[in-house]
Amino acid sequence: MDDVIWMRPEQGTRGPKPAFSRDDLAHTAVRIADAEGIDALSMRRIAAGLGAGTASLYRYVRGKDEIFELMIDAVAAETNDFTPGGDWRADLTALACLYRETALRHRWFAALAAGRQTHGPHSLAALELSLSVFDGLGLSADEMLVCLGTVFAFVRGQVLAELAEADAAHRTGLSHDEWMAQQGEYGPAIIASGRYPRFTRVIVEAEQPHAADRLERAFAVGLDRVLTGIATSIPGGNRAALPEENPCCASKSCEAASPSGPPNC
Amino acid sequence: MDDVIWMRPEQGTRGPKPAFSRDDLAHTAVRIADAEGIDALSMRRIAAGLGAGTASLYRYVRGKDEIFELMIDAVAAETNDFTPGGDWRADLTALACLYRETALRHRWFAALAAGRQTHGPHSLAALELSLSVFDGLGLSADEMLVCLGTVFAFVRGQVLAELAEADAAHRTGLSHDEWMAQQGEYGPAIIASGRYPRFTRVIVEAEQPHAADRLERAFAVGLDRVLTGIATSIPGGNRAALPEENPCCASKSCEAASPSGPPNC
DNA sequence: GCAAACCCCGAACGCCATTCGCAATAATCG
DNA sequence: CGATTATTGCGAATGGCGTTCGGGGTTTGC
Repeated sequence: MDDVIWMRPEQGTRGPKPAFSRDDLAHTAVRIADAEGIDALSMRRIAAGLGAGTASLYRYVRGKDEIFELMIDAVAAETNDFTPGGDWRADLTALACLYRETALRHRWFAALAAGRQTHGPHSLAALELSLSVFDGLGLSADEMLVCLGTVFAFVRGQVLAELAEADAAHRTGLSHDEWMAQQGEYGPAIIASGRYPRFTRVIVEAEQPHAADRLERAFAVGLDRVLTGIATSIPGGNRAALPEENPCCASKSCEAASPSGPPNC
Repeated sequence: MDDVIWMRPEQGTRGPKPAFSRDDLAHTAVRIADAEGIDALSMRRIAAGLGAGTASLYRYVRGKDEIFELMIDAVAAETNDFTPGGDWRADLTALACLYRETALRHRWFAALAAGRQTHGPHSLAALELSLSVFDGLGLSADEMLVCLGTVFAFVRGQVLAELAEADAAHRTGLSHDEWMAQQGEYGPAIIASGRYPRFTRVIVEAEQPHAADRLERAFAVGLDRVLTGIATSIPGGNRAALPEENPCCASKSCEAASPSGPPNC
C-alpha cells in the first residue's frame, strides 16, 4: 500500500510542518546531479544543498531509490511541454526530439529512467501525452503500446549511445583522427593487428563524424526510418518510403516541437 | 598510452607469475553479478570468490571500472556465436535476438554496456561481425554505422525496458489485473483520478499482456518494423511492406540465429 | 649472487547509505 | 486548558564500500 511513494501523503496531520517539500528534494537533487554528475549525488550532498541534516532526508523518502524516483518524475515534466498537432508521425518525431533534448540536458536521466518503471504524476502525464498521438487512428491498446515502445526503445538506446560517446571525456567519435587521438597507441594497434578489417575500413573511411551535427543527423535519420517501419502497420499511414534518407524532414518536425527553443535538433 | 587496459600487458617479465588471469577476474565477477546482482558485486566479494586478498585485485586492474570493462567484454564474447548467412535482414534479426538473449541471461549487462564504449577484443569482434552483415551491399561507412546504430539502439532500449519491467520484482506488465495487483491501491487511485483517460483505457483493454510470450513478440514485431524502415535505405532492400505485422517471420529468423540453443526467442 | 622488478595482502582512510533514539513541535482529545 | 499523540529534525553510530600504503616474499635478468 504505502511502498509506492506517490501513495504516501506528503505530510501528516499532526506535528510540525516539514521544512521542505518533495519537489524541493527533487529539484536540489536534479541540480546537483546536473552540475556534479550522478555519482557525486549522495544523501549528505543533497542534505547540504538543502541546508538540512542528512538523517532528515529519511523523513521525506524511504531511501535513495525514492530520490531517484522523484528526480525522474521531475525531469519527466520537461518532456510534457508539447501539444500534438494531429499528424501522428510529426507528433512522434517532435516528442522523440523533446525527449532527446531533455535527456541530453540531464545527462544522468536516460540511464536512470531506462532501468526502472516510474509512475509519478509527470511520468504518467508524459505517457498520456504520448498515447494521445494515436487518437483517432483506430489502433488497439496493444498496437499503441507496441508502436510507442518501439519508438522510445530506439530513442532511449540512441541517446544512451550518444552519451556514452561523449562521456568518454576527451574521447570522441569514430572518425579516423579523432579516434586515433583518443586511443593513443591502442587505435593503431587495433588497425595494425589486421584482425578487424571492416572496423578498420569504417574508422578510415568515415566522413560524417567530422560534421559538427552528426549526432543530431544520425538521430534524425534513424528516427525517420523507425517511423517509416511503423507506418507500415498503421492504417492509412503508408507513405511513399523515400529511397534516400532526408534528415531535413525530421528537422522540420523537430523545429515544430520546440517553437520557442533554440533549433539545435 | 596505458590508461586503456587492453594495451597493458597482462604480466611483467620479472617477478612471480600472477596467480590469476584477467579472464579469471572477469568470469568470477560475471558469475557473482549473475547470481547476486550487480549491486552485490564488490571488490571484496570478487576477491573472496577468487580466494585472494582484496588489495590484490589492484594488481590486475586500476579500479572497479576496469572490472566492468572486463565483464562487458567477457559477455560480448557470447554475442559472437553466429555466422552470417548472406541475407542482411535475416542476419541482423538473428544478431539482435542473440544480443537480447545474452542481455537477458546477464541482467546487468545491458545497463552497463549501454553507458560506455568498450573496445575489448570480443567487443571489437562483435562489431566486426555486425559489420560483416553488410558485405557486398555497397554501403558507405557512414551508412553502415547509421544502420547498425539504429538497430542496436532499438535492441538495447527494448531490452532495458524488458528488464525494467521484470526488475520490479513481483511487479508486472500493463495488463489490468496484474498491474492492479502490483500497485496495490495506487492503480485504482490513478484510474479513479480521471486524469489519465488514455492510460486507463490501455490498462483496461490491453490483452496481449496476458500472453506468456508477449515480451518476445513485442521485440520481434518492433524489430521487424525497424528493419522494414531500414530496408528503405538499402539498395535492393525494399521489400513489400506488410500492412499487418507478422511476428512469426522474425521468430523464424531468430531460430536460425541459435541453431543449437533452445527456441526461446 | 644480487639487485631490480614484480606479486600478495593486512591495515588503514575517508566516504557512503541507513538506523536509532531523543528533544522539539503542533494538532487532537478529554 | 492540559495531556496525549503523531510527527519533525537530526547528532551519533553502524557496517560496508573503493582505494591506498607499505612491507615481506618471489622470480628474473645480469
